[in-house]
Amino acid sequence: MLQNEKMAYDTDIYRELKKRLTTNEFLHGAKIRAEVLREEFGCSASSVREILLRLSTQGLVNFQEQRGFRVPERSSQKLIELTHVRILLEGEGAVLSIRQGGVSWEAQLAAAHHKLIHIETRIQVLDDPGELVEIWFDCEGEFHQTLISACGSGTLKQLHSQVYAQFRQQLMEADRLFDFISANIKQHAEILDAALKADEALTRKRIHDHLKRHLTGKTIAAQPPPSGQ
Amino acid sequence: MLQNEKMAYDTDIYRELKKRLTTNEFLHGAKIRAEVLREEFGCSASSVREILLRLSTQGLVNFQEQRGFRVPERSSQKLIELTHVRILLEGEGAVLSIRQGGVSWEAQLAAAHHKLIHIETRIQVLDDPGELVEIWFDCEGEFHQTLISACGSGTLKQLHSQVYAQFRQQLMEADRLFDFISANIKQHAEILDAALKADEALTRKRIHDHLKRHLTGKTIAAQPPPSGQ
DNA sequence: ATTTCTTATAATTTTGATATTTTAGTATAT
DNA sequence: ATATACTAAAATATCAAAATTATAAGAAAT
Repeated sequence: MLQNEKMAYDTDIYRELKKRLTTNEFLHGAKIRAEVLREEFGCSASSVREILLRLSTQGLVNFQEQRGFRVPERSSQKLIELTHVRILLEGEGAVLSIRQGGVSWEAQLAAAHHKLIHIETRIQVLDDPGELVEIWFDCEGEFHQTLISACGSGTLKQLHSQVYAQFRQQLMEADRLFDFISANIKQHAEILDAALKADEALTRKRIHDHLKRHLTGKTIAAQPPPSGQ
Repeated sequence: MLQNEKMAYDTDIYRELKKRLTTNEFLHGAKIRAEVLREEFGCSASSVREILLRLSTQGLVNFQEQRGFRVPERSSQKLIELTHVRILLEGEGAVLSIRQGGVSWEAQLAAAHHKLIHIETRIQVLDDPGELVEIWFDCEGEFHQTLISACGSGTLKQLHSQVYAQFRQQLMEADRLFDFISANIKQHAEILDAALKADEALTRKRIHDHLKRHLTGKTIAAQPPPSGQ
């Protein structure tokens, strides 16, 4: 049950479901049982349907007429495509932010990066990253979002956010296990560095370098046994 | 009324509404009266709501909680942003198609272009372009879609299609009046030419040149009187 | 005149129920 | 055995109406 205090409005449920979908709390490819969600959120079937349809146009849920909703399958092809588009949008957004952001943006980016390395170094020490993962995901997302936040194009930001959500959803468990964290720390720092130096080409390159490990198709672990029905 | 033969299914209504929204059959900024649509399509209020919510996540409809749906306002800023992203996505998609498309793609592109110039030259002669406009829009869309169709990334194609729909929606009446048609004919031919020559940089440049008139903020006519309530 | 409060009306959201379609299980025939 | 046809159950889609919330119009107060 949700319903901490007041109500689980439409929009709240939407956010909650989106969060679950982008943090791999559902099994990839699994059928989404509307009835279960209806019960859990204490709302009607129509509301659940409404929300799932919205998520489907965002690419976070697969919808097939007359046969319901499913969590998208994990696919190396899809991750490569998403990575490619991310590099494109994020590179462009970062360059525009460099040109237009000014000191205020630089400060915000530095702040986001500070939070990020704080959590990253903290995680690195732990045996079981456990709950910090959620926070790390949020900080990582905030850093990349801030990177393009001063680009002046709401359209670009909106598209990036959509792609980033799908990208997250495609990320495998393996990516949670942090062999790569130390590499990440360095890469994030290098992006920040290039951005603050206002070196546009270098910023683009470092965003690319940061993400390119997802372009190989080898980051995807072996497929798990078919789930759902 | 719809309902030619069988039924106006959910998906059909979605397509129909999307079409209307992208061909400026609604007034920009106007309130969308769900009750009117419900009656016209002969379906329930929930179905209309469902569809409008889906369209809102695609950026073709504005949704505000508890206060319904509106057709997005026309804004030069928005058109500039959409144009910018279109250049980005379409340029990338075209280059990838050049690399991977092969003869089959070249043939498709040539075919799409042939249809396009056919309708364009036909329109140029007429005083009142009238109904041909619809067809022209479709052909224009098909040409640009074909341009990126062999890029190998469903994600990129899907994003482009989303952006293209919003772009269309933002286009002003003026753009229907075809002072620019002859310029368009030339530009489309030049894009085709560069693509068939497999000149990646030139293709990018010509896509940019084709769209850059929308980057000035001057293609937008003066705002019409406020409509809706 | 302007603001605030009240009320009536209209619009939006959510619901519970019904109709339709798919799925899965069983039996029958090839 | 494999395929086809039938049936019951479950899932999905659609609806009409109830509940909630916003909007507009008029009355009272500053």
